[in-house]
Amino acid sequence: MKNSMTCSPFKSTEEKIREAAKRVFLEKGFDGATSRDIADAAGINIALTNYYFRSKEKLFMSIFEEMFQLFFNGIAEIMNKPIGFREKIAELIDHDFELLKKNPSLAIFVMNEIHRNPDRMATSIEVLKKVHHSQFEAQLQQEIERGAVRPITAMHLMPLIFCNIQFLFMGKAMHMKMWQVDEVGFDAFANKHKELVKDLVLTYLYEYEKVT
Amino acid sequence: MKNSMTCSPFKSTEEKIREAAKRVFLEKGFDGATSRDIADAAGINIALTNYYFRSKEKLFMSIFEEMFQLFFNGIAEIMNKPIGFREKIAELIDHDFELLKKNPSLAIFVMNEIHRNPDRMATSIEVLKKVHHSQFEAQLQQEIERGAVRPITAMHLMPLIFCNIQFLFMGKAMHMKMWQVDEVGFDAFANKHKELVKDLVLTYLYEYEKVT
DNA sequence: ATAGATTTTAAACATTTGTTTAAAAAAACT
DNA sequence: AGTTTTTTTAAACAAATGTTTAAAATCTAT
Repeated sequence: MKNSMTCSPFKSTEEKIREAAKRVFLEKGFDGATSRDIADAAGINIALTNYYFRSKEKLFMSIFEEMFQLFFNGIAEIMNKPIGFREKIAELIDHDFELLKKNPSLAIFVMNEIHRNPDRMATSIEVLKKVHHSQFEAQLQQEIERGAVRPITAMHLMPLIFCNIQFLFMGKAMHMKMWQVDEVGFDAFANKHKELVKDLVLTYLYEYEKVT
Repeated sequence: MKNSMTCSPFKSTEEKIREAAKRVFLEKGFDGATSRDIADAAGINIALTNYYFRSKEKLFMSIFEEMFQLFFNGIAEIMNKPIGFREKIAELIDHDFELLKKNPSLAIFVMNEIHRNPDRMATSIEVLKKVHHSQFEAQLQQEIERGAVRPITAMHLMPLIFCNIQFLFMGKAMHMKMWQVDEVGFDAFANKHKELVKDLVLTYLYEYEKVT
């Protein structure tokens, strides 16, 4: 139970397993990944996965919860930042984009595992509530009341902000096939699309027929 | 090799297997579904799945291709309809919504299986090209040239149209948990959100500062 | 250095997996 | 009727799966 949170090049066995499991689970999902896949990716004996994590399910939940936090924690933090609403939305989109650029399978992984077994969210509700009860909703209400932003609920606005970016990476393979572009072509498209989405959302929110 | 396309209440064994496989694969994915799951769901002996479809992989591909067609064929048809561009976009959104309302797991299923194994798309490229080479792109270009629609490529516009609806159903479980609503509450939200998305896309496209 | 605890290993375990076999049942045909 | 073909069944198959065991290796402390 030592050396569990360092960044030294000498990783503990537990860390090696976690990192391998992260890679394998993200790529293949819970059902598609085997204990031996993970042991091989970590370069360790199979028995060690159960020695450190008791079972495949426990190891998976450990990874899933980390990914779920990664998915929502950054969002919750930005939502509570003391910055303007317009800038906040732009930053949320930029952040989501960078996060998924670094972890292209994150969105489809989280969505799929939740879809297959919604109970897996049970242990991670707090971070969802953190998003729900952030400054974001109150700030939106203020913007609406002063007539700057078109009337809309946070429940409707949040999906508009995130779905475009997440769909971009979930549908990456399909996009490349459909438009016959390679990795480089997709990256160029993705960057342009991100800016387009920012423009789309902000234009829709801020430029509307004010009825006073 | 008879009775393969009737709607009679007496289904052939092959049909029973297909329908069961459709349900099980959509619910659990390829990796999560077992041959015995499908046989049980169909109420038939295990050996029959291989008697009619040779292997689990072949049975899966048969179902996957059908779902992939279902996913894109309706879209391609609407894109080639001789109607106005504005109405076309509205109809595309309505159609996607109704399709996913009937098959809530369709979007996550197709996206996930493609993500896990992009080669599965290989046999279904034609329908992708059908979408690509539809009337939609030319019509968009006309609208842009006459100054009615903001300059944008079809490659950027199509995701805007579909991602919102598809994300809605892919994230259904998460939405219900986050906003503490039940099935009924979600349906009400979904209906409102669909109209919002139509308004969002059409407003963005048609109401902009024309520079002549 | 030695004893004790911890970590790692190879091997085995019982299930489950996709698939096949060979016989039985049903259907189709003469 | 009887014969042949098609469909269905129960049983078995090898391979793969998650997990455990018991011994070996390594580390920790006296």
